[in-house]
This record gives sequence, structure tokens and C-alpha cells, in this order.
Amino acid sequence: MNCCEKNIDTEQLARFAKAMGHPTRIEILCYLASLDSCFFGDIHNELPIAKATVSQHLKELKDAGLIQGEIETPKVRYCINKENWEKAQQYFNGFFETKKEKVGCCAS
Amino acid sequence: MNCCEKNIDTEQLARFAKAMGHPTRIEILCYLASLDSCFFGDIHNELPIAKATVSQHLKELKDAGLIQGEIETPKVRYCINKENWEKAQQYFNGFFETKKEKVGCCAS
DNA sequence: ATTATTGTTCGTAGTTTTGCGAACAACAAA
DNA sequence: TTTGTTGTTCGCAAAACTACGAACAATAAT
Repeated sequence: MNCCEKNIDTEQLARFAKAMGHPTRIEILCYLASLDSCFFGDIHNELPIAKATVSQHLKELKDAGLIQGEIETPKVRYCINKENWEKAQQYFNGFFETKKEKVGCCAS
Repeated sequence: MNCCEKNIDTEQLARFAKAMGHPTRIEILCYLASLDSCFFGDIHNELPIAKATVSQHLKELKDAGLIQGEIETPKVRYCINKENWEKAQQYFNGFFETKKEKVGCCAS
């Protein structure tokens, strides 16, 4: 079973989706996407959760490739990973377009 | 912190993403998107996992609103939930477009 | 040296997810 | 009534996720 018979890596798409599968991580991504970059503390300030938890969410987003971080002692600067962001965009785009122009379903 | 200052429901987007956050569920969605509808058995046949597991994945996709199912005794017909599919498409689209036209990041 | 700042990592607790076989429910057929 | 077919639900086990405070690491300032 090959996903959509398109150039979409099923595993990779699922990995992106999984990383996005938590409201806090969506918030973080939205925030980062609205900026060019910012520090950990800025992100933490936007959220009502412990810094350890923020750090963990950032790690997952980084592991999924959606963001990147670099040390600017003593702070850490985070930003969207542009390359993978666009890849994810293409994947999701292609994925949903599969159904374009199709009609009927069961029920209404 | 309002996601992207757009008409995107953060919770809903995360819910969609979470449902898509598993390779098997991506496969199922792709399969359903390539058809108008099909039966549980057809989906099960495409996958190397136990029917109980398939049923569970289908339940999650249904709970997330991405698919729907109806009984056609003794079978169950599944299909994409078109309305929510398009909603999800719009959400993901809007989400990723946030970063459009932006440049610099930290690191490369 | 001591203190302060910034984040990460560790250890823990509770919840959720994933996957399976077995049991079950609903119905049709023999 | 018994047997088959089709899927769902139950109960279980292992793994992963979520969140937190505390401890820690790296560096700068006093």
C-alpha cells in the first residue's frame, strides 16, 4: 500500500503530523512562524507551563525536524526549520489534494 | 497566544494532526481518499495488522472526524468525511502559509 | 569564589497509545 | 437451531506521552 501513489513518504508525513499533534506544539510553531526567530524564554513566556515541559516540546519539534535551535550563550535561539517546513507543507498539501474532485461518500 | 492570528482552531488542528500522527492511519486515509468508499475488510486486507487494531485506528480517525462509517449489514462501509477533510485541508494550508515569504532563521 | 541567568536533563507519576487475541453482537444462511 | 460472516469491544501488557520540580551545566557578573 503506497500512500496516494504520490511522492509522499508516509512515515515522514506521520512524523510531521505527530509532532503537530499537541495544542502546545501548534502554538509554538505558530509563534515561531510569525517571527524570524526568538529565544527559549520568549516561548516559555507565551505559555502557561513549566520550562521543563516547554523544553521537552521543543525537543520533539526539533527531532521531527520542524524547528531548529542554536546556543547563543546564555540563551538558546529557536526558529522554524525552513527546509523541512516547506517539505511538510508539500506533504500535507499533496496528501489532502488526493481527495480533490472526488464526490460521494457513504452517508451524507 | 492565538494561533497565527488566523481563523485556525488550534485545538482542532492538533486533533487532526494527532489523528494523522501514525503511519497506519496515514495509509488508511490515503486508501480511503483514493476511493469513494470501501468496507472494513478491504482496509484490513491492505494492512498487515490484526483487525482489532485496524478497528481501533478507524475509531480514532472517526473520532477526529476525518472519516465516517455506516453499517451495511453485515459489513461496515467507510469513507472520508468530506466536510472535515476540507476543513483539515484549509487548516493545514493556512497554518503552513504563515511562514510564506519569510526568510532568515538561526543557523543556515 | 560566589551569585545570577538561561535552559537542559533527570527522576517520577499518571495517562494515553498501540497492538493483540478472545469474546461478543448482529444478522444471514443452511 | 446451528453455523458463518463481519466487525466491534474487552482485557491485558508494553511502550510512549505529558507534566512537573529539582538538579545540573555553561557562562557571565560581582
